[in-house]
Amino acid sequence: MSHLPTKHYPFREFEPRWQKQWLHSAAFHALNPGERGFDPQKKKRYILDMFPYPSGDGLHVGHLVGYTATDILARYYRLCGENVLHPMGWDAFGLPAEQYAIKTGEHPRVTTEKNIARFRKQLQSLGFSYDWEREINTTDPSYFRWTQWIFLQLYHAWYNPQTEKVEPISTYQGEDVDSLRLAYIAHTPVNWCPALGTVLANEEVIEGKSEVGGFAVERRPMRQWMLRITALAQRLLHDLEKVHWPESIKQLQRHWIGRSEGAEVIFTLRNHPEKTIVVYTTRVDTLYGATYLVLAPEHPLLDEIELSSTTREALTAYQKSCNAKSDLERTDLAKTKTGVPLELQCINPINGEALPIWVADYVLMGYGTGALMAVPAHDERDYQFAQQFHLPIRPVIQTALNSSLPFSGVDGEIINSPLINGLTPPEASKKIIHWLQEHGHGRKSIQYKLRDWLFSRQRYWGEPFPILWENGKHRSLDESELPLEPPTMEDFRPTGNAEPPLAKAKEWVHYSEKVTRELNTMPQWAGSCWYYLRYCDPHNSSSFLGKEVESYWRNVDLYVGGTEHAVLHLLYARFWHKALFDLGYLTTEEPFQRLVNQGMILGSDGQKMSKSRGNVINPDEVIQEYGADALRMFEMFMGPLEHSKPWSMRGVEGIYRFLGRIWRLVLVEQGKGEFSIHSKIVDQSLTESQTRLLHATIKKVTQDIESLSFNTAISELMIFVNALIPLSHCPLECIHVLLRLLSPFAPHLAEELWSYLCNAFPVVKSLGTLASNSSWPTWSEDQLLLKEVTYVIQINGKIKARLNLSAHACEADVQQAALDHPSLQPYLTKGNIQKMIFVPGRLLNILLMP
RNA sequence: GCCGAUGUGGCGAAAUGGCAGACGCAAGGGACUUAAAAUCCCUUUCUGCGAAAGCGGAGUGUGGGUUCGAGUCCCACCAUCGGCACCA
Repeated sequence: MSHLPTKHYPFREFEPRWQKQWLHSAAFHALNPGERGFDPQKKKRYILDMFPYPSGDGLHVGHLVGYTATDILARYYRLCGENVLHPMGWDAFGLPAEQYAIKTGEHPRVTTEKNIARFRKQLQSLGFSYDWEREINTTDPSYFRWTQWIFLQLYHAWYNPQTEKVEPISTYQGEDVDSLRLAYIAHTPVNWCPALGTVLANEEVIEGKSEVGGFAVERRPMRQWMLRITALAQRLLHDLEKVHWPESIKQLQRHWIGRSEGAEVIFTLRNHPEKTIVVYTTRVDTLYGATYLVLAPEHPLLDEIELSSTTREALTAYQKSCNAKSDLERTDLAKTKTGVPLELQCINPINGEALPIWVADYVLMGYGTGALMAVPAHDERDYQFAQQFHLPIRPVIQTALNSSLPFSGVDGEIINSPLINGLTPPEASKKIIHWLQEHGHGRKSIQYKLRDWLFSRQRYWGEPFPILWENGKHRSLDESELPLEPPTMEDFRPTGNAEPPLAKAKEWVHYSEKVTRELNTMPQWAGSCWYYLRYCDPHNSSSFLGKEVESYWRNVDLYVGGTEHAVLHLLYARFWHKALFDLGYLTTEEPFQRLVNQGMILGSDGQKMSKSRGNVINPDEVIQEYGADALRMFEMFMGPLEHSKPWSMRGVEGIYRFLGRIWRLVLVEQGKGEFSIHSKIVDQSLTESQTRLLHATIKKVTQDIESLSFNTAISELMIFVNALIPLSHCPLECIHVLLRLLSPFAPHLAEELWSYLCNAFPVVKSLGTLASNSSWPTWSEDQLLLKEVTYVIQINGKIKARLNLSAHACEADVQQAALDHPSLQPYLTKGNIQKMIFVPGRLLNILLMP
């Protein structure tokens, strides 16, 4: 398959040479305020890639789509004279490294270092213009010191519902401080994955299986660290309005946050008026239609109430069977509903009716109040359940079309409901809520699907919590004791039970005689929640981010990465950012102003690239055969950035040929491997049409880069080059403009050819000794004006002729020219002209009536 | 089921409501060469008439609509991909 094509240009020699030069001269270092040479007049621009997890497989061609796009932008804005922050780093804690380490026995620190070295080398071999002085690594103590520090800020903070802000815990006046912290301990059922030996966040469980490895996940109650992300649910939802993100991603986050407006209704037990059941409903207008209540199997009331021994037995058995079910089984929609009756009744406050109480696992403890009023006539699930257990179904909404039950819409009229008969459902809801509030039977309520973030893992390869335990109580480690490094351990495998592996480091565990350390570690997301902040000030040892630096770089202008992080990383990072904002450490409310998702690169078979399919493309091999410039440029030429598109090695070859044509346009070979400037390149003025083409090219390429339409920018460069090649005398200006336009896409080739031009033409040298450090060419609209334009002449909307007319021709001129045109006469004599539609510079449409 | 994205030649794709298919790949033909590679030139949506230059018709997932004019705007539907899914 693989053949070595004839070398069109000596990229194997010059690409590494320029990479070395850029690296050693720190050519792309962005200056911070206070640094020598910092120019406050320059516009700042922060262009960020989602940093990679340095896996053992090395870089993937899919990574490069986003990285190349941001590199083009970074290089472009630098040429435009902006101060561009374009950093790279490593998201190196996490499960895969640890799983690999367990498999091979090699310590994760060693494999991580190896993988990072490989990734760094690969990225450098693509000529990306990262500021390597800002490289960060989430597993570096000088980095995770501040991850732990931020955790402590959350631990020492609470959400004040009065001010609607995150505040230091010291502003809280009440007793139970620990129950309010943003980082808190909870004993709740969690997603336990026996195969991985750890718990997982809801977001890391896909269809009942672990996202990493695809292992079965079960529910079990455990003591865990949680982050109170739900406190900020409303702001996380609302502030999506403020960012320039793809609508689909915003929509995903909105769904994930899942705000719903409704009411809580209080039902009292019939024979125990002191006991109540609070239900949450979004359809309080159907309150008269409630025919029974349902509690989640985990509902706390179930442990408090007295039941007959047979009912208690049935309940216990049912609870057990629910517990044993995996999440997958429990959320399987196809299955028939299950439940047990409690032989208890409660009173509907609106009409005093006694309703039976059931327990069923279609009610989730984690949402709302863990209890619902069932209105089978107007809810799909309640209807199913009622049918199955022969419970009464009472319609309370009359629809115009007499729709069949269950009817869950809101177009209709309330019936069978004394207080609200004749109202529309929305009107009825308002009235009922008012009534409930007035009589103390309930209130308006807003619920979110979003749950608090399960933040601890029973693994070794993560940030240890800066938390100590004494007599069953937790307290924080002093900030001066950070970083808290994990112990050096030979055996870091999961213990096989719920105890974290750090428990095996007996010495490390004991902080003092009576005080032990927290044994859990943070999840992989911790480090990536704030890395974009650290890039701004990566070497600061007294703060996670200096004030002056923060007020300069502020937040990310453009963030490019895959859709897979839509609800995990992107939501978590926004949460931390907002908390840090409230606590006064940041001056922006959102971390990422603009977000773009690059599409996937599929195998040449159109399938997702995977080892098992054998359609994976290794970028190293592509670079070896065609060079970095060809690889970069092909990935951009394939199609729109956001689209998924299949790989084509022939396509790379096409780009490679194009770059070769540019090489031969500028240089001729004098003997083997010796090149000199082509004699046809002359410093002469441009013809009118050349000027127009030059300016049109500059305009199109500039605008396409700014709108991230790299594929059409490259097409335009091709059109330009195709026009230059046949010229017997090629004006120098065309060439030096071409190279500058090319330099963000194919930086090595542009740099190499630029150096030849510099030696031969002082004019070029005066523009900059490096293409990457010259300036972006500008265009003038005046130069784009045509003397003559082609008018399309249509008759009844069909094109019948094309006329070349002066650009100054007015409507009457064009009409006259069309009516006089000989080839149109046969048509014109066939009917009367009704109307003529004129589009200046473009077309004339003559409407004829026969 | 709900939400979102996409649908244009053999393929990747391009088109502020105004010449559909730019640019590239693949394919075919030619030049150069002893030959090949590389390079350069030409053809290439489908289709009817024509020896040819040329002349005509259809065409952007399907069906409607708005408009002088629709790939582009509106409505309905179909297909593919991605996400969510007993959230009361």
